[in-house]
Amino acid sequence: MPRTAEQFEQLKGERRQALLGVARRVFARKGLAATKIGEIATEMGISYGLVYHYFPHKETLFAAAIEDALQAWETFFADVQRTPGTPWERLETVCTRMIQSVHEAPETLLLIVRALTEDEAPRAVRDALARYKRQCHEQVAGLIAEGQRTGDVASGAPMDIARAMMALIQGLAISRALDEHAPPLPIEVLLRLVRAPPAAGTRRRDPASRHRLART
Amino acid sequence: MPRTAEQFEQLKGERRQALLGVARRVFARKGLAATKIGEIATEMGISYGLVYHYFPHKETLFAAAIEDALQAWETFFADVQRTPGTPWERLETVCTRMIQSVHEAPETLLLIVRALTEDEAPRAVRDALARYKRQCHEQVAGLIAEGQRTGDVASGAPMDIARAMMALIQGLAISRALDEHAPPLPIEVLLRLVRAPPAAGTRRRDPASRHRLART
Amino acid sequence: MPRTAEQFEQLKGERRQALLGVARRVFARKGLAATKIGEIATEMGISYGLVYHYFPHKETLFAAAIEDALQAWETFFADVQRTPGTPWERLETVCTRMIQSVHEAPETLLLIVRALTEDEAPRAVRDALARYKRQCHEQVAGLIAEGQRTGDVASGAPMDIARAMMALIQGLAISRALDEHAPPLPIEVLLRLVRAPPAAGTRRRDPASRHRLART
Amino acid sequence: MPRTAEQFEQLKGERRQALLGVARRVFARKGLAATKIGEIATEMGISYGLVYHYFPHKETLFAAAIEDALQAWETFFADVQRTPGTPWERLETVCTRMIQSVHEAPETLLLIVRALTEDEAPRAVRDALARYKRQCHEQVAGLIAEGQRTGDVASGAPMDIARAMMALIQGLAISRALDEHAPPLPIEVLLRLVRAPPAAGTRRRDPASRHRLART
DNA sequence: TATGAATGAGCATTCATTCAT
DNA sequence: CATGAATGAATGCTCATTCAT
Repeated sequence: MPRTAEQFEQLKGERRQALLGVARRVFARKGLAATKIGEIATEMGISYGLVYHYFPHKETLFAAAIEDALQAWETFFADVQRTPGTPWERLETVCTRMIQSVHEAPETLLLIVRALTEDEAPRAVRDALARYKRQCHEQVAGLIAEGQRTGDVASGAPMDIARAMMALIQGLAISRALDEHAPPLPIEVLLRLVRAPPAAGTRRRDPASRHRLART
Repeated sequence: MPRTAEQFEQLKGERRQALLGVARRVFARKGLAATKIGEIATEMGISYGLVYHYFPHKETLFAAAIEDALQAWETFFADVQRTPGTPWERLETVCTRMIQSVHEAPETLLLIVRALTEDEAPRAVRDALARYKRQCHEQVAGLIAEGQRTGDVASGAPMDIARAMMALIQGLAISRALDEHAPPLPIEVLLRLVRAPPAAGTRRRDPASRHRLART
Repeated sequence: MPRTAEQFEQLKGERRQALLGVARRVFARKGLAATKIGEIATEMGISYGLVYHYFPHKETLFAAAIEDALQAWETFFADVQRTPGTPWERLETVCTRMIQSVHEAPETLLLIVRALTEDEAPRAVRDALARYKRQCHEQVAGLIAEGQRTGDVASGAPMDIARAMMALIQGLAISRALDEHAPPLPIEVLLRLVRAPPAAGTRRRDPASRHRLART
Repeated sequence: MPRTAEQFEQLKGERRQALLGVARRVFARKGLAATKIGEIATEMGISYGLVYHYFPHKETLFAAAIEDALQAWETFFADVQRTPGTPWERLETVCTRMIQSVHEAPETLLLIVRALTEDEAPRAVRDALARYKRQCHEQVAGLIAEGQRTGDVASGAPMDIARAMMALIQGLAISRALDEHAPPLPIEVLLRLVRAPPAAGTRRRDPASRHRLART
């Protein structure tokens, strides 16, 4: 009965995913040490014993939830990579979507912050986080550098600006996670970190319409 | 022997302060739940039993460490309040000192982040944090509003800009706390969140303060 | 379909026996408390749930495995009982077969040792073990007493000698179970516990059976 | 206050020893897996938590109890080594004391048997046991070989005879541990494993040492 | 004060057992 | 019959807290 077996497998996979989702939320809210497996189980509507059918240890579940959250961001950046448009347009997209993401699912970033500040994270998690961080910064810094070439982005070390943006986003995620009534930050504020000041004596038109340069 | 008693009192006060400092560091590094009283004691060079002479519970110590950390920020803002100068100058000072603070003592802000994200913080801590947050935002927003009136600060809801600045600072504190080799963020990057774009044909009061993005 | 039902019954019986065999081995190796039902199931090639079709509890399976092992020894002694020959010949046979048994299937005796040393064995097991022990000792003591009457066995309380023999055999089973390279003990060594010293100036009936200690 | 510190240390050492004694008894009775730390604590009259002040894990305590038990036997054999007298006399001493030991403190040997049959013993325990076993066998085999040279011990591979003796002793320990009313085995029965048969027309050095099968 | 032995609530984890499929 | 998901009692272990010295 391959069908049944398949279905079982699929069901198991779905359960696992659902568990990861719940775990992400709970771990984000309370952190690794303060989260009791029973809480996740209860929130999931299963017995605590069953959690161990899917993940052998609390740490494993934590790590898996992290990987899951990081995956979301890696996917996000891969998307950005493929997005067409001028550097400035793409920066706008990145900012818009990051702010949107922070507003709609702050627990994902909060969980990442938890993982970052976890003093005893296992190596695998540590490595994944380092990779994530590098990727974020390099992607954004890359866009910034391009934007500087087209004159849309203010001067300054691209990496510094990228760091600032990511720090801002992480900080926002924390605020948002703590206050569900917090309104989303206007994208314009975030964009100020990158927007080039208008060149003296020049009337800026729609900056988006400038210099549509291909990207390397 | 009033002298001896006094000395005792003073010694106790000093010890208490030292303990708070150690606790701040350890709690910042590991969080409330993951910190063992014994670790703080060891780092302090005393027995774990002695910690209970100064603070009756772990939570009490945590709360005290938080208060201590918040105090530093409240003092900081009170200073700013009293600082003379144009709004822009004061904003510059604020930014400079915040970035300096993040660079030199990131654990203070990290501890505050820990406290903010602590799901089961006691009411006292919660209130203190809310007060701190409100104060930060209001102070900075106030400066921004003033700056907008003088034309030095870009338009936009002052509170949004203040939120962004504080989020950025908190995010930086996290990064810095995790990486002791991270260089300080150039103040200019932070100032971009507030700096008004040059109005065509307008003289700015402090043109010299611009274009300080230098960092190797 | 009586045929099918019969076959089912037979299949079930065979499975049950096979399960007992596996259980005997696993329980002998790890003991009751340390054995997981899943291990037996895995070693048997079935799912752990299926074990419960044959035995309702782990303890039941353990008890059944013990009974099975004891049965083997009771059969052995019943055989001895029926074996013709002089007492001495039968003693030789007993020793030979016990040593052979220990060498070839030490897990049977090891399981019995496990059962003996099980602090919380159920009454049924306890009784069966007591019966087994009594039977062993009485059978061997009986043979020894007969042998003493024919002058082939050294003097001494038959029960003491029987105890010593059985202790030696159990001890050997332990060694053997732990070391699959251990050679079998020369029967002659075991026989020394019973062999009568040569009476001065007397011809023994079976001098050939002596002095067979050779093993390099 | 060096005195106090010393006393503390000593007290701690004594407690540790007492705990080892209790652990030896309980582990011998129930085995590693079936023993609950709480049982040992209760039998010791302390809380289960306190056990962990002396030994970090159940396995560690088990291992320490084993080492302790093995130590006793190593001391025993070291004694034998230094004992003066003919090989035969020393063999008699060994047998007497082993039987006495089995009778008075069977739990020591039973614990060793538990350790031997423990499937998942840590390496340290495994090594200690192997050392113990080798030492036992070599010591006894050495005495036997000497005895054979003086003509007091029957011929045969000394190692086989030693194995038989140790197996017998271990088997006895099990019986004795299970039945506190079991009488000690007459030493003469054990000695039969080694005693040389009287050579026709020869005077033995120590005729008096024979025929001591009496048991009260 | 200062120490660390002592206690026990609390939580992670295991695993026998049940039962829907 | 077979499977393995599901449950929860049981137990190892941790650590905040107390307290005798």
